[in-house]
Amino acid sequence: MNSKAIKAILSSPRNQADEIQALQDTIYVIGGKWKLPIINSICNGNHRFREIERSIPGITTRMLSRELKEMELNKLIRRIEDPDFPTKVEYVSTEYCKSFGNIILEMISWGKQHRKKIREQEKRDRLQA
Amino acid sequence: MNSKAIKAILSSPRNQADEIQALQDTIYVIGGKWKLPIINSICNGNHRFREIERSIPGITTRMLSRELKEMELNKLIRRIEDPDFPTKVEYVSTEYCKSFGNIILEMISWGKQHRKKIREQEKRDRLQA
DNA sequence: CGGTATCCTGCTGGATACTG
DNA sequence: CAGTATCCAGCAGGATACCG
Repeated sequence: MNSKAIKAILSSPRNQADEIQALQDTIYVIGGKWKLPIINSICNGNHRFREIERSIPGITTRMLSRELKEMELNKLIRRIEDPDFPTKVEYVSTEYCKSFGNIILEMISWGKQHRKKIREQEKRDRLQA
Repeated sequence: MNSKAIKAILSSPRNQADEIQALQDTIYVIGGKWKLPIINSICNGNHRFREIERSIPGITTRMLSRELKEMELNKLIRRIEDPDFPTKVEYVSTEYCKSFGNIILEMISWGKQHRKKIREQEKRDRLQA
């Protein structure tokens, strides 16, 4: 098989359709403003409800509560309640959840670059003015 | 500086706040159901409006039109109109847009793994039934 | 602390028809 | 082909108050 044939397979319509589908699936699972920040927060060592809440600017108790429930159903996190002390609850990420690690790291990296770019643009604008 | 100190800096609240912020920025820019699929489609060689439209299952002309406009404003893509033949338009991705490459690849990869996992789960369920 | 309950708004997105 | 125009629904998400 020559390189042209390999490229033809790699970029075949069927393959492209699969990739678009996979991309849309992922967007469906982690869509919205909060799921990735929540996962990131829990993986960063925040396990209590208020702790997670405080670590994510802008989120409300209502949204956090809803998202945690949905993510528990989807096996992305586990909710652990202390039987002796019902007001003590911990959220931990599952192995499955950790498979988002690369996506989150790439997005953090992109966001940092983006800020940098914006700042440099503002600097140029000030010098020009 | 010992490794403990390094770790303290790496996981300091300030640093965590920066990362959450970067993550939220990125989610803001590429949020919604369509922007990443559109970028992916264009980078995969689809440049004409109908071509992009056909390549993304579920998208409507209205959403594609809106998203393309917004992405052009944000310098993620460029719109090139043929002066001699106004019904011929091409969309191309900018260098900046390509910086989403890693995120998209990671998400495609995750989506494929996810499908596989779902299929295997269904298989187990059938065997058990 | 760890959440629910209400109420409300706006935006995302869908359906369909139409235009140059 | 490359879009606009209208109209509309639903739900993501926000504000606030309250509960055990």
